[in-house]
Amino acid sequence: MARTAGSHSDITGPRVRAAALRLFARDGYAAVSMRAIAGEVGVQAGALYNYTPDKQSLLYDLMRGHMDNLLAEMPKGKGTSLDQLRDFVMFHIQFHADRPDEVFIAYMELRNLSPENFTAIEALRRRYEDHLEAILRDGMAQGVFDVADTKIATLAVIAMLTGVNTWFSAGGRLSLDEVTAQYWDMVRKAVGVL
Amino acid sequence: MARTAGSHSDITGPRVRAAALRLFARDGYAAVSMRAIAGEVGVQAGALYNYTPDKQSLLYDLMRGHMDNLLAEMPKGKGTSLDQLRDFVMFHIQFHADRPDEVFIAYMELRNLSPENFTAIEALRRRYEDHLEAILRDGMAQGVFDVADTKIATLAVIAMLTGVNTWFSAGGRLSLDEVTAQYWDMVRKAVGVL
DNA sequence: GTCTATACGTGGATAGAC
DNA sequence: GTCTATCCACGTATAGAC
Repeated sequence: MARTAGSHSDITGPRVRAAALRLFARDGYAAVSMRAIAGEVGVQAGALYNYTPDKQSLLYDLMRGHMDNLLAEMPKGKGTSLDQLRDFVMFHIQFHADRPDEVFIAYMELRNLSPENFTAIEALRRRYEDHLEAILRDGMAQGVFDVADTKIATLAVIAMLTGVNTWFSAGGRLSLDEVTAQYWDMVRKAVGVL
Repeated sequence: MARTAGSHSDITGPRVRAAALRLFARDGYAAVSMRAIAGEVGVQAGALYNYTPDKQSLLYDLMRGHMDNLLAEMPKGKGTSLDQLRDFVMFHIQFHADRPDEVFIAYMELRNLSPENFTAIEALRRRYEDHLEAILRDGMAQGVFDVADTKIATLAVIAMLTGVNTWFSAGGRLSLDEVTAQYWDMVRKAVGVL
């Protein structure tokens, strides 16, 4: 049946977050006004405050949700160290390619988080890195990998993989599968597997 | 002899750029006001307009100067392809480690450039990438390197190397020389050199 | 060259009617 | 739940005195 006129809580909330995501990614958090977000949704600025206590919470919720998804979906350890590394590389590229706006915000808007929110997001990012480093450490212990320092190798691999998002386009010269295969080849060699 | 009272054009100009560099890197272009820059220099906001036509030019001049330095100082082709790649890796890490603020701005504030300014900076960045790709292509032609696609390898290597700036600290566990040696080892292997 | 003063727009957030 | 109206702080940039 028809709802009370003007009652759209369940649909407007997600639309507010979607608009904030899109505009933050396109123009940057600092350059996006609450009025602009409201305009994108089709309401007045004051109405946004039914869905978020303030602009900062909007940013934090987007980044928090993104990091939670990342940690929830990352592959858990199955198979050999080499299998796990390959799964990680493939997951990372696919997950990030699927969410360019979230990824862009997660990297570019860290400095616009309040100190407490920054600490929380950093802890999640650190857990993701630790997961990859554990894979590299296991492989080292088994003599499968050969890197001088697992922490540095972790950061190097993640930086290299995340870089795909700065240039990849679905309609470009190479498909994402081809790109992924090439990155996997480079990562594999970089950690000392022929 | 004593200059006219209040005449500091030759010293204030560089101080304005230094203040803008520092504050843009710390807080982001959009979050830094002309008043804040003036406060850092020790003048009133209106006085800044003796040194820059507007805030946008301040950003562009910083990025432009950085890219010009990068291109002027990058190693020109000497020695074997492997030598040139090693020189490039070492140069990139050292150059970027020496200028964390400039590098941060050059990557984070691209979207705050006007369209014309963005095009100009992009062209310079592209020239830098092309230099590395030429090294990789030469090495491929000589059978020294083994990568599936030189353009992708170029972007992967640069992303990996630039990532150092996000975590390296001079007082940390490893010296920059140790870090550089490890990155060179990974890059060398990644492009197929045992 | 720098200052004070100001024009003028826009920001986040809130109050109260409907 | 959304609207209009508004508060008040702050933004860039300029004008004119010194």
